[in-house]
Amino acid sequence: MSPAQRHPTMNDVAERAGVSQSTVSRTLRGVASVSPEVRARVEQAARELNFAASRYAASLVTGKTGVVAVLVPTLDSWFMGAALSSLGPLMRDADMELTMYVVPDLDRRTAFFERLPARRNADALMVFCFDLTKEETARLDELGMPVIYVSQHVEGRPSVYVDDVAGACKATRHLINLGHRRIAFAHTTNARGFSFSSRERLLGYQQALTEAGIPLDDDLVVTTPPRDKRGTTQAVGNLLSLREPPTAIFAEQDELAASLILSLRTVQIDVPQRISVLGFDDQLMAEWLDLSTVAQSPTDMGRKAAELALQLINDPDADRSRHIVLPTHVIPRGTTAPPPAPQGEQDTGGQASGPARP
Amino acid sequence: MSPAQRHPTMNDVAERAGVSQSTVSRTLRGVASVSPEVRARVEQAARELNFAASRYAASLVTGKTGVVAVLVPTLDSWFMGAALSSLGPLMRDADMELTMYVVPDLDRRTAFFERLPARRNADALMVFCFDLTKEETARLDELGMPVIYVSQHVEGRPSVYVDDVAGACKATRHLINLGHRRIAFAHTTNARGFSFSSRERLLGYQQALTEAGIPLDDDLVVTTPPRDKRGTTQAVGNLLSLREPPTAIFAEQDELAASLILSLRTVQIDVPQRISVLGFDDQLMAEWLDLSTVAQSPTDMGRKAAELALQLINDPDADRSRHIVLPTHVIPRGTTAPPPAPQGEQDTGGQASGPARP
DNA sequence: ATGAAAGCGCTAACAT
DNA sequence: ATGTTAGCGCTTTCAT
Repeated sequence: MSPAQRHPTMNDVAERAGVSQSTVSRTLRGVASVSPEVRARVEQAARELNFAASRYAASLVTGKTGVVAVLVPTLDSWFMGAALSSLGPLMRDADMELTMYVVPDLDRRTAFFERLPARRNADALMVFCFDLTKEETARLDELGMPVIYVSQHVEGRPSVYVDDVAGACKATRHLINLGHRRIAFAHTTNARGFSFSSRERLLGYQQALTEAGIPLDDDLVVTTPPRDKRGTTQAVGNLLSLREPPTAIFAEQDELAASLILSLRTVQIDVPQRISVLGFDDQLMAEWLDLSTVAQSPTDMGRKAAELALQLINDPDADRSRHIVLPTHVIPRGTTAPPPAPQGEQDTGGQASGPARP
Repeated sequence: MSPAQRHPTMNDVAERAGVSQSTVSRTLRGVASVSPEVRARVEQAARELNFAASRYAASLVTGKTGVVAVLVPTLDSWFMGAALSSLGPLMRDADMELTMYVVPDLDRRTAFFERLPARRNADALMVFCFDLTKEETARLDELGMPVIYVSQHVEGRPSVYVDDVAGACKATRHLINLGHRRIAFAHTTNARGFSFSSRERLLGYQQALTEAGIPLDDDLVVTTPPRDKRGTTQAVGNLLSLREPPTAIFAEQDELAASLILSLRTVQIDVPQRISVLGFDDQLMAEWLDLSTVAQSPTDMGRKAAELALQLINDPDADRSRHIVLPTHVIPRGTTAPPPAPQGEQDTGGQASGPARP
């Protein structure tokens, strides 16, 4: 009602409780050496005045801010939502505030690294999902606080991530083991530097192919803007118009996989009978669509990141280059199957090296 | 490298630049009355020392924190992700920090309202998507800062929301206009108090039916836990086993609509030929699935909320009970169609009042 | 166990 | 245009 009402201070509480301000401070911070009677009086007074201590005044003295800063490219994704929904409450439980820097474009990214607004105003910074340049990493090193890299790994810095390379490799092997030889890789074109995992997954895909002696073919690697129906359709078009089209597509994300499947079904190409599709993430939609995919757990990632951050904040001697690698799991569902028998040759056993041609 | 390095202070900068600390303060805050030469020297010194001012020390003096607190039930949803991805950068542009309170369960909710950790540590609070009790609202009134309610409306308090009632009403009318009379409403069982819109949408649905003279039927209102495949299947089962099953289902969210469609198609019930399905949200998946739905824009909501918050912070005389209502739009796509001709009576024109029975 | 006093790093009067 | 000074609301010695 009265917008200009001043917040009560510790002095107000002290006065009301008939004690010194130091005693109020001690009481409210739970210091042991306060007699029960005094403690009760102080707590009562604080309650009556609806008193809350200013973190800012405290942090001025202690040098700790009680804040963890989080740098994210966006919040509008399955991964970020899940990771932060697990991280947030854990921070709250540790009585830490979470301040969020949402940096969706290059301009704001530049501004962030120029000013480093978190500097001096947080006890640690968690950087999510960025593909940082050497300069940016170096800049963060000067921040004067622990920086935890999440969903990416940076040499010699604390990092929490899933092994995207291994996950993608396992995924591709699954397709190879089913008999596929023409396997496409579909990924989204993120603005440069905004996606770490995408690149890693491509590496894993290539590794599995090489391992199996299947030559890499750039025509099988297609790209589309994120969440763009038309882009997906075009990518599908590119694959379907190859001389030797793929019998399987490994999509870097479930979302993209879903879009690909819809696009394929539009032109009556059955999944998985004609083309197998495999995703990455195992988000909710994967179960709905019965989509084969590679599972990762952003929830675990958020938790591990929270634990690591708290440890680095509280223990100056903690290992500052620890990497925590989380596992991935191939989840075979209904969108992957062996490739169709080669065209024109019914029942041809053995040699499963792509559709025969005239 | 040296974790214990002290941050430089304004005094350090002042000394290095050979000016007083006030001048440093003035320079860095962009106060006009600083001569260009001095300004240059100070900026140089600040850069050399990698100096950043402490917001905390400043806010101690100014009484402003430069922080907007955000209370959210979760970040793991399309709506929250989109809304905060729009809100976050705008706050950044206004040089405001965003601190996030993620309160996913009742325990943490209770704890939040008990301690009100935002108190004294933010200039405004934005509350998202909660269905608050009178007591909780009253508690927030005592917070001593503007509280903006987003995606919900609270009498006499600044609020930003879409008109869920009207949206749901329009949606239901669309189905009625197509000829449907047996229209189900499907909603998710959120933990009590964690969803405002769900309730409102039910109201809109009921309003449209009443308006059209169609009697309400509790059997047509089904419920399922969020994101629960089994729950959805069960809800579908309940509807399909009615004496007079619905010819259309209005789902309170796209996500639920999608799940319903998959469940229906599993048992070969064609959508929309046999049953129409209509969602609410118009999130990305709606376009993919060609889902008819009611569009709302969390992006706009985030923007409006940001603007309102900044206004209330900066202008003490601003209207503190302003409601901003955003529009909804019915987006007819491929999952709604007229109901099938009554069973057993081919080509029966006119009277479209549900399937005929023996 | 409690109180007095100093000071954290800034901003905002007030001087000049 | 710049410097001086007095706090902002806490925590933390240091006394008692």
